[in-house]
Amino acid sequence: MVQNGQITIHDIARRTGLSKGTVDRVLHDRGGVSRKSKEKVMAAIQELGYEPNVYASLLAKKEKPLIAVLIPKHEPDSFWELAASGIDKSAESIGAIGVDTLHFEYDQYDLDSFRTTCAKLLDANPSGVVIAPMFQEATEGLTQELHKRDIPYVFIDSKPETDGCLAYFGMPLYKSGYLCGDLLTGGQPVQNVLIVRIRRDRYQQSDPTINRRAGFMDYMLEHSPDCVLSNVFIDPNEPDKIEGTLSAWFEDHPQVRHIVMFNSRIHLIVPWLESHPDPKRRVVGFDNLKANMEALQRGIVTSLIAQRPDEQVRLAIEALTEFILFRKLPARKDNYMHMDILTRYNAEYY
Amino acid sequence: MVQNGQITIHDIARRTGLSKGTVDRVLHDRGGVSRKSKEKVMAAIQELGYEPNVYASLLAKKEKPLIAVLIPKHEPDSFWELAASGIDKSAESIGAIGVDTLHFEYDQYDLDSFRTTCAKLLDANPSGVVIAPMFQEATEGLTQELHKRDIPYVFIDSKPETDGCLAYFGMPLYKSGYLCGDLLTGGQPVQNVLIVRIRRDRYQQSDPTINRRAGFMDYMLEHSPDCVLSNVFIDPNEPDKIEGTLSAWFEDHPQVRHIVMFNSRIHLIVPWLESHPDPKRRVVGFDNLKANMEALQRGIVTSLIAQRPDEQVRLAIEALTEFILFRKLPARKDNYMHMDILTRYNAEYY
DNA sequence: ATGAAAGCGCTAACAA
DNA sequence: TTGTTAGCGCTTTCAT
Repeated sequence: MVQNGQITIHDIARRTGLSKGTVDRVLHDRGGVSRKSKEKVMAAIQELGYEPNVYASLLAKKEKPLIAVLIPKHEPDSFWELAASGIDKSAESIGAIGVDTLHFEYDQYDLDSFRTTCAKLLDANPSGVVIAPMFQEATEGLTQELHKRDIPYVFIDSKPETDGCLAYFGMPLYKSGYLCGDLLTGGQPVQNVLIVRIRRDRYQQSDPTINRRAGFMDYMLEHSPDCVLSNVFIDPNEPDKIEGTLSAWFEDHPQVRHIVMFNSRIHLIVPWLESHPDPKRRVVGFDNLKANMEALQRGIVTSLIAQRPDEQVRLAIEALTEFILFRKLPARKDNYMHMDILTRYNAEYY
Repeated sequence: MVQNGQITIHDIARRTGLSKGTVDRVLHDRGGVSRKSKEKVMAAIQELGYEPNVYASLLAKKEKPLIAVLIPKHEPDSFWELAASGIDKSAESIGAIGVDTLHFEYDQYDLDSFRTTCAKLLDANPSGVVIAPMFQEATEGLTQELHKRDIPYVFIDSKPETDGCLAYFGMPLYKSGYLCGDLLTGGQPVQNVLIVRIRRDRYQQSDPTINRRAGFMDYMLEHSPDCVLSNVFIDPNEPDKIEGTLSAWFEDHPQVRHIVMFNSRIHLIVPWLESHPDPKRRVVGFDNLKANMEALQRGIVTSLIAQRPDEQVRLAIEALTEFILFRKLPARKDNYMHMDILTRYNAEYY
């Protein structure tokens, strides 16, 4: 432990001939202070090098800030489950320093669910919000209200065009597609690639993988201009049909041995891959879902590109906490996160 | 903000008919309390579910915990510089919650320097210590003293056989060598590999890359049993001679196009690589030093294996902080960190 | 062995 | 606009 020759508000009160109350007022910009006094206090703070004592402050306030997290409801072993677990992890560590967190989860296919969840969130009157946005317009409604109430918020995963958020944390989608091209081909030109895609039945649903696909296409154009890219659609709601679909397709294209999916569901085609082994096949997918990781470690999937959703959430919550407790702005507003390349040889400790 | 219905020592004092002072005594095992009282207090704590308020405690104590970090002195753009920057980053964020950090840096080639630095560290009387150990025996001397004083410590990077630390954070060295084999060969058998090594002039200096080399060898044995592995030694203190050494060697082995180094100095051979371009060459090294990253992005180096030294340090400091402030033990004692695969396509946001 | 009381530095309600 | 004051929950000293 270390001795403490701290400068306190008392010191700066004496120095300025004002009272602790006034000092506190300028410290927190609460208004009701004359220009002169304010300046004197500011000067004294500078000169004396005053630093607030967090413990005393938190103790005196006897309330904890609440951070609300708005994310899609998650099925087991989905991308959002990983994110949710990240929330709980950071909740624990910042809970220690006196901040509460609360999940608000909505059905990502249901606009109404999003709306009512937003309302609940606002009712909780949080000190800060982490948002994983899915519905452009409705999100704007939310952020406008947050602005009005002067509640800071950060986006994770994706970000609407509108601004005003404290920060954004997410993967560079286009680049992740580009990287994906390199991993799939191993840097060598290839003749054929199969892209397995999810049939989206609800229209109006924005496809978050569009940019990723674009990045992939550009990579292929530049490095394998003659490559034939084929698409096959599968339906995650009918897992039994997937094997049939793939078998039928491969009957006509037996020479194709490069397979890629741009969402987190590469595990859906693992059963087919396992029953049709091919040592020279390369398969690349995204995200470290349990099922994906298992396939990776068994050698069924060649590589995964992942982004530590828990890390993303942690950074988001941390940025928010620092702002709420200490009014500290994050170093950067847009934070593009590193893309992790996972293979069977480095998956173990991820 | 959220209301706070905390149980305080006052509550448990009333409940037991004793005073706050006595409650505090049993809370901290300070003695001078009768068996009976102690039992009553313990019971009340259980029943009421009392949890101490860290802020109040820290405030009343008027001292801040100090975390000391013991690492090798760093030249610019070295591995330990990255680690040091990690310290400063986490220092900032935990500084916010009221913990100080202090660097203690020693000459990693000088045992005496290590000893005197340890002494200084102990003089500072820290509440916790992060240690990057280089000298087995002397480290043991330090940890014994820390034990005596009941000061918790965690190891980073590598760990002595001895135990008693709160936690360890580091890269799995053997596995990193194995992974390195896969990246260098691209999973295909190869005929020749050149291993570039550093001439170590000071003997007695343990080589931290031994395990890594072992992992690499095993990979090659299993996947490229006929591969010829050659070694060339270079001296970082005589950078001018490196190009000559390599040129001479490659004169005799023009067919070799797989090159690897097991330490963080792959940048040393970049000048030679650049002046002797070969599009089919594969070069793999370790650690995200600036010079290495530049070579990666320019396509001179194929892959780097990195470990976010700053992250390692952050986790170490975090674990220590949680223990010091809240007596919370880390979830795992041995924490093997993920090995990041860096290529020119994902290096940008690392 | 136990209690009483004075603070730690800050906040917030109230008074002036 | 400013000052005063009563805590926040805990530690510590001094009595008893």
